[in-house]
Amino acid sequence: MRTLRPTLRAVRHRAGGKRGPSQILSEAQRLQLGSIAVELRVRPRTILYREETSAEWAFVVREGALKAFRDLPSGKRCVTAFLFSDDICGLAENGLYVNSLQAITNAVVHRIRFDALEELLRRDAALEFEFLCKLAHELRESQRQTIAVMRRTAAERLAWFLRMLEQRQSAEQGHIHLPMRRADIASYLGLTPEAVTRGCAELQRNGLITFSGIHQANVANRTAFDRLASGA
Amino acid sequence: MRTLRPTLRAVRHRAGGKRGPSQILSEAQRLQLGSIAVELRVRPRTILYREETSAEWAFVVREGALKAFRDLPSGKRCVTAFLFSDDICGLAENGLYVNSLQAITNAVVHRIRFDALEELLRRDAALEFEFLCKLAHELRESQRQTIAVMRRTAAERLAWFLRMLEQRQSAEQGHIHLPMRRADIASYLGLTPEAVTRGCAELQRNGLITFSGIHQANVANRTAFDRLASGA
DNA sequence: CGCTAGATTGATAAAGGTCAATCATTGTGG
DNA sequence: CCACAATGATTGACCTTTATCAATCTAGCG
Repeated sequence: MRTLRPTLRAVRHRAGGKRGPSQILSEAQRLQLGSIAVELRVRPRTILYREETSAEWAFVVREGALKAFRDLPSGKRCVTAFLFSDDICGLAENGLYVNSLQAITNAVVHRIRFDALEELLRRDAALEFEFLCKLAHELRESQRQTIAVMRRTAAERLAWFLRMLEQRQSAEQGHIHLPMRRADIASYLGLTPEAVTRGCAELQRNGLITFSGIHQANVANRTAFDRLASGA
Repeated sequence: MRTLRPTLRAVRHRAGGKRGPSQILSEAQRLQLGSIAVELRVRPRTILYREETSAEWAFVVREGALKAFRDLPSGKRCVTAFLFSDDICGLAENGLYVNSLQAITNAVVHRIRFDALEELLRRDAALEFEFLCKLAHELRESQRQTIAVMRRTAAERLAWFLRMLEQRQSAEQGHIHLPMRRADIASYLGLTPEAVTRGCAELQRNGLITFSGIHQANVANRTAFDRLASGA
């Protein structure tokens, strides 16, 4: 059996070091986590878990893109997060998952039993502290999503979203890959798919972004793009 | 010097016990936290800390209501959270607070140095685990705020907001106290103060809520109110 | 008793939602 | 290899809702 080494990435709450996100686990911690993890390879559309079902596992993403979503009483489906490498998911409440997790692309994840994880964390305060940091990071990101959704225009929300994707992707600056469908972007930003389409068209019309196909965006005017994304 | 006993409240991620939020610290843990805490009494409008300033302290609310907000580049002010008893705040990134904290009413808070807190948590994995639970709780709440802000109508968002307030207040069911101004509610829900006023008027017109003064709402039709608040 | 911050009300316009039709892409089976 | 089905993206017309702006009202307070 291969040795697994899950990794977590977050911006630290303390000053010093890099300002951006960085790997927060030591090699020893990764091996320790790996020892209670199982690797899964999943195809697009695979559901890893469903909301309101018994929460047995946490997941650490190693490769690929996934979405966490919730089905609202109104029947609408709301995407609460997109997940990429070094992200964690499996948030639970009263023993039940609070959202569903579905693969968007081919993905590799590490699956970890909650009881084993809890036991490990309670034994190892240093490792636990890193999880605390990762959760704090997630909380800040969630607040930023809230703020983004409050923005007036679709173009502003889209610019913010595209920049978030760009920052998460280690690819060359200016090239942004969008693995998800328009409808997913829409329900992440509190828009309709039509509004996403029109917003993308507007960004292109104004020369901030060019699209090469549905799943590829390129920053054309960095200054204007950043200004719009920041909400200035 | 008085003995301080900060408390934290959260919904547990594991099944069993109460389904709603409960006190998550043991008596011993409260005393331990209290030993590194200082009690502050503040008047309305007092700023506890400002965003982008050096983050030295975390705060645990003991009494009163506060708001956490962020000033956006656009000049708008966005309320990211309202805080009540047993809530924690002071989220930092790169050593800087990510938002500002201001008292709405007279309030009592416990102030805890971050370095002392971190040291304590790294020594006591069990206490640290409770903080992990509290952060997970905050993350779920933040996701729910995002979803609420995505709702179409102002009345829906308001109903959700009022029910959240009701659930946090231990007062008799059906009586909801709103300590904050209309503008604060608006910027928490992604609306304008005018829309809040009109939304409140609509809730009253439709018989879901009655208002006795600006700061007091009463549930008049529980069924319809809950249905709207849930977004059905 | 007026002052002031906040709340309310009204008129208008901007923006996205909604609905329906069309286009594009992918995958399937003959 | 092509016809066809199915899903998703796009476009257009229209409508709902809130943002915006301005004026007015109200309550608390010196």
